[in-house]
Amino acid sequence: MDKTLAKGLAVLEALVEGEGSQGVSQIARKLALSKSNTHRLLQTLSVLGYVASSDGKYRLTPKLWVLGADLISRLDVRRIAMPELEKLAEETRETVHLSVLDRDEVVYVEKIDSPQPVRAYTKIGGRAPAYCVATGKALLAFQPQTLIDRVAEHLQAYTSRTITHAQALSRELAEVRALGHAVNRGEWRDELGGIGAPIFDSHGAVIAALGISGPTSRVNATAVARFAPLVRQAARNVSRQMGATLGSSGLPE
Amino acid sequence: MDKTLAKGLAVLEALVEGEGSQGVSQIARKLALSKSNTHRLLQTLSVLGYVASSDGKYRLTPKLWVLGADLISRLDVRRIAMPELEKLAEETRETVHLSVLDRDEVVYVEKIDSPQPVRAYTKIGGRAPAYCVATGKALLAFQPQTLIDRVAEHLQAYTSRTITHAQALSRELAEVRALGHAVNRGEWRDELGGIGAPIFDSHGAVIAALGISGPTSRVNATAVARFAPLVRQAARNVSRQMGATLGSSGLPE
DNA sequence: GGTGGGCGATCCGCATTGTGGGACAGTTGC
DNA sequence: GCAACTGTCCCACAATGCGGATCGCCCACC
Repeated sequence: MDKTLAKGLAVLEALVEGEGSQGVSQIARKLALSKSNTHRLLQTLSVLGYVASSDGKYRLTPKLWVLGADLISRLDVRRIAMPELEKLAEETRETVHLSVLDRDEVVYVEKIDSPQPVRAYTKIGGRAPAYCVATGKALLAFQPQTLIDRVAEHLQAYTSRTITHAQALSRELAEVRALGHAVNRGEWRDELGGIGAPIFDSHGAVIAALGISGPTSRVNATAVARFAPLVRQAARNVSRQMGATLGSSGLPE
Repeated sequence: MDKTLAKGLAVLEALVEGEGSQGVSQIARKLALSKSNTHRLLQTLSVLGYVASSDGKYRLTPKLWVLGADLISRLDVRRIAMPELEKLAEETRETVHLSVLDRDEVVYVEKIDSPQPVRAYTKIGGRAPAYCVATGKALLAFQPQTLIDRVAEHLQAYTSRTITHAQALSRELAEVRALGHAVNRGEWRDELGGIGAPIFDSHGAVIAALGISGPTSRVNATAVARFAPLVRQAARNVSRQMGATLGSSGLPE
């Protein structure tokens, strides 16, 4: 299982974690590798353009980030969803997210911050357990049962409202499928709630979810009643447009 | 020089390039690797969580992107510069960028699009030759002479106005240092101009540049005279704040 | 000014590691 | 029913990556 590759990627990850530039010994210690091994890995990464060195310290070049940015920009959803996210942000004045599923977690791919002083705080690239947040539940609800079962085996309570029983999760997801949207009432962070809806590609597979988040004080029953249709509509609009973009790759350069 | 690592990263890059999921043989052919070798690399990447497979096809997980996003978010400049970029965008009503240098190219790390219908089109993560664009020249001007010399050896003309002589570049960079800002007059794309200024960290090293871009029709001599001080001021503000943030890592989660 | 311990860089013999050909089952297209 | 693909798996061979040892350097300690 290609240990060299694993070690090399571990070095990259170590460089991402530790900010700024780091020395060979420092990285070697963190990863429990020999100094010479680490040195060679860094040299290779340097040749490949992933890291740069100056006076013995090594730091990441933007290459890794460019690679990731490229990956996401090819993810058509993001480009297509943007206008809808903006509209939703304007309508609701809450923080708006676009999320995708990675194993059993949601990853926030895009967001627009609420203009209000008290707001949900997340960062792009951030993660959360899928079964605890609105967009996550919207995504989970349409996954194969095997994945749902796997998730249901490790339900951990983050707050008093977190779903911790497999049956409860199953019921909740059924409701999501019935309603077309998911709601989170302080299940991940005590004071944070949200509404999410799934986005489908032209084949009918779920590829992402969008939603709003805000303090539970504002995202209450009345807000859910008012905003849920807007969230569903935004997701539907994106889904519809996903089907219509076959080959259009955007503006040049 | 750790060929396995190089091959593994090549596989990742190949997966980024080719959109959607790809097969083993397909990747093997593209990289001129044996099928079994490619297969093992993909398996390793799968174990490490970088790729996921379904019915024999392989695709990237968001992990790579998350890594890159993490990297950039730790780049304090971005967070600190954001408010200044917004202010600049409002003042000039042109597209605003934040760029960093990667070897001899600028990489756009952040941008705010101009509200005007005719506007500079770039994307986050996009690249341009440093010596052809405003933020690039602002960055180059403060690099070690050895790097400048290396860049000056490969001056390629993209438009009729591109700087193609090492001496001319040297003069231009001297002017950038003297004025505190750089100007691009259709040197990269014929109809695109810009103004850029360097951002320094607390040690006085250049770490990024910010600037505005727009159609040459709008970014003319008058506009340069009016906007250059604003761009310089924005960059100065960011530089000043860079020194003031030692250890403040932002809000929790 | 000496000295010890830290650093990064480099070398080289050893064996662990990754290699590619081949075999296999499954699918697609003629 | 054949042929040409695919992805997956196995295994003997040797190329590849490994780590201990060594060197030169810089900084702290006294």
